[in-house]
Parts: sequence; C-alpha cells; structure tokens
Amino acid sequence: MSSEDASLIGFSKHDHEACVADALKAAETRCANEGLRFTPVRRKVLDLLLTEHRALGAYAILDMLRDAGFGSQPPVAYRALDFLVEHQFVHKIERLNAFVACAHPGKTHSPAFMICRLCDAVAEAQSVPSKGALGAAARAAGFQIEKTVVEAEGICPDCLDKVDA
Amino acid sequence: MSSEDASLIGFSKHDHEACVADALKAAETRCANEGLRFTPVRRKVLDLLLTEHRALGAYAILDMLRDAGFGSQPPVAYRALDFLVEHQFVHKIERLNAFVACAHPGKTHSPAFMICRLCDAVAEAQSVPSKGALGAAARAAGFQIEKTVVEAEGICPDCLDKVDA
DNA sequence: AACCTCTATGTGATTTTATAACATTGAGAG
DNA sequence: CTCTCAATGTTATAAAATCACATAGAGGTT
Repeated sequence: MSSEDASLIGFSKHDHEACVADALKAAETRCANEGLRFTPVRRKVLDLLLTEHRALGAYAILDMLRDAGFGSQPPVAYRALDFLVEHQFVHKIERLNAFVACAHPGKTHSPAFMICRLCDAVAEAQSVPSKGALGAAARAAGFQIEKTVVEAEGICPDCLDKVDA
Repeated sequence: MSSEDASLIGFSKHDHEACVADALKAAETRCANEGLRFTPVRRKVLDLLLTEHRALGAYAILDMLRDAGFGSQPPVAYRALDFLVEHQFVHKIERLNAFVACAHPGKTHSPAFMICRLCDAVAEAQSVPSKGALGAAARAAGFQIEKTVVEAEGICPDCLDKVDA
C-alpha cells in the first residue's frame, strides 16, 4: 500500500479495479468457509458498492440491479443488503440511510465512520465500544452493549483543501 | 440528585412532574436569553418528549399535536423538531428515526446514547469527539469533525434483570 | 395606529425509505 | 428423484421526510 493510501481506503486514491476484485474474491472465500450463500444478487450488490466506493441508498442500488437484469422491487435490494450487513461485508450509515462496502472485511468489528457533508465521501475507521466515555457510561449504568453506531459528520481533507484555497 | 438517579436520567425513576416543569422553565429562560422564539408548538413538542420520557417518532408526536389542537400535517412536527434539535433541547436517535428530550440541556454538548433493544428505553451520556479511536482517526486523516452520532444498542439494566430472572 | 417585513404556522401533495405478505424458483440433502 | 428450505420475485402498503405555497402573527419603523 502506498503512502497515499495511508488513511485506510478513506479519503484517498488507489488501484480500484484490483481493490474491487480482491474484495469480491475475499467475500467469496469467506462465504465458502462459513457456509454462506454468496448468490448473484448479493455479489452484484457488493460489487456495486465496492465499485462506486461511496455510500449508496437502497433505491440507487435497486436501480442498478434492475439495469443488471435482477428484480426491480425494493425487497430485492433490501434482502441482499440485509445479508451483506449481517455478515459485515457492508455497513449501513444511519445518518445517511445509505450503505457502504466494508473497508476492513473478514472479521467482526465495530466500525466508525467519517462522513463529509460537502462531498458525501465516507471513510471507515474502527472503534472500541468498551473504551471511551460510552463504554464507561455503559459500565456505570449496567448497560450491556451489543452493537454501536459511531458516525462523525464534518469536512474531509479534500474538501478542506478546496475551501481553504 | 438521589443515588437512585445516579445514571443521569437514564434507566431510573425520578419525580417526573417536577422534572418536566423544570426543563420547560429552563428552556423558556434560555430561549429568552438567546432571542429564540419558544412558540406554543415548540413548547408542546418539548413537553411531550419530556413527559413521555422516551424516544418518539415524528408521527407519534404529530398525533399528539393534532390531539392538542395544533396542525396535523408532518411539517408541523418536523419544523418544531428541527428547532428543538438545532438548539439541543431534543436529540435525534438516528438508529430509531426518533427523538428524545435532552437530558443535559443548557449547553452545547456531544450526546451519546444507550438504546435498549427490548424495551426501547434510551439513556443519554456524553461523548468527547476529539478523544478515542474516532478522534484519532480523524486527526490522522485530516478530517474535521463537526458533529457526531454515537449510539449503543443493547440491553438496559432493567431488562437484563428480567432476562436473568 | 398603520405599515412593513420576516419568521412561523397551516395545508396539500409528493418523495424517499422500508416492510408485509405471498407466490415461485432453485440448490443441496437424503 | 423428490423433499425441503432458503432465496428470489412481485404486489401492495407502511413509515419517514420534504416540497411548495398560502396564511397568520410577532416585532420593529414611521
């Protein structure tokens, strides 16, 4: 990985075709290992999200599925997304009601996102639910955390440059 | 504050009528000080959220507004909520597409929520965006955080007790 | 008071997001 | 081969949010 990519598939460029192909291959392998069915619709949705490399709404995905010859009704997209989200190939960005391909697939993790309000770019980082203020509050209250939504909205480095200029 | 309330208006009981009255009074005062218009609809929506003391969807709020003699179209609720959220009298829970009265009003803050998936109770804690993994990732990436969404889903102490029993 | 202006409210229509319900298909187990 | 169950397709509807435009009302100016 070049130094340009240091921010983890976040706000930077990279060899995208290879990146997509690798990620699809990895998903395929993991599904085979875990007995999950990586069906054509599911694969296509993941492909779309990897290729677009940004957050897409379910209906934008649905349009692309229709163009690709799949069913054109909402459940087609939502069911594929449910599967991909459940197995963390894809994450839902609650703030945007949209979906992004996971940037760190292959293991269970707690994603944290940075969302640019100017260009809608989304970068994924990792959080550690048990740490920090929330972890402490949960421990103090006796609350048992199962999953976390951590999303920061702001301005990405690229847009900051443009604004400054 | 009694020890019973130690979890910060979270998962515990308290004198609710006084709590609501105090919060409304405080909002009124702050609006007066800051030149904000604490109109009847806005007041009513805050009152409802304080009284219910849980997350309510916009349409649940709208129903109550209708019953109270206010307009019955969605924008009535959404506009009041926009105002209350903008000034942090109320927070939006992205995970639930719902709204809760702020538990720590009066100053700018970054809320963090614990949401019980069994009883839908919501408790508010504080987060510090610049700290933790997300803050570090943002600094590393050159991302400028403006606001954060931090929501933990899991099981609240009350429901844990019931499950254990 | 009369007027102006700007914000807030009311209302109807529409868009966007998501789910329910049920029929059909197709892969893998036996 | 056929049984079964998961996945897909389709129709319909629900839930959440916004747009566009008309009306009303508060606060300031003359």
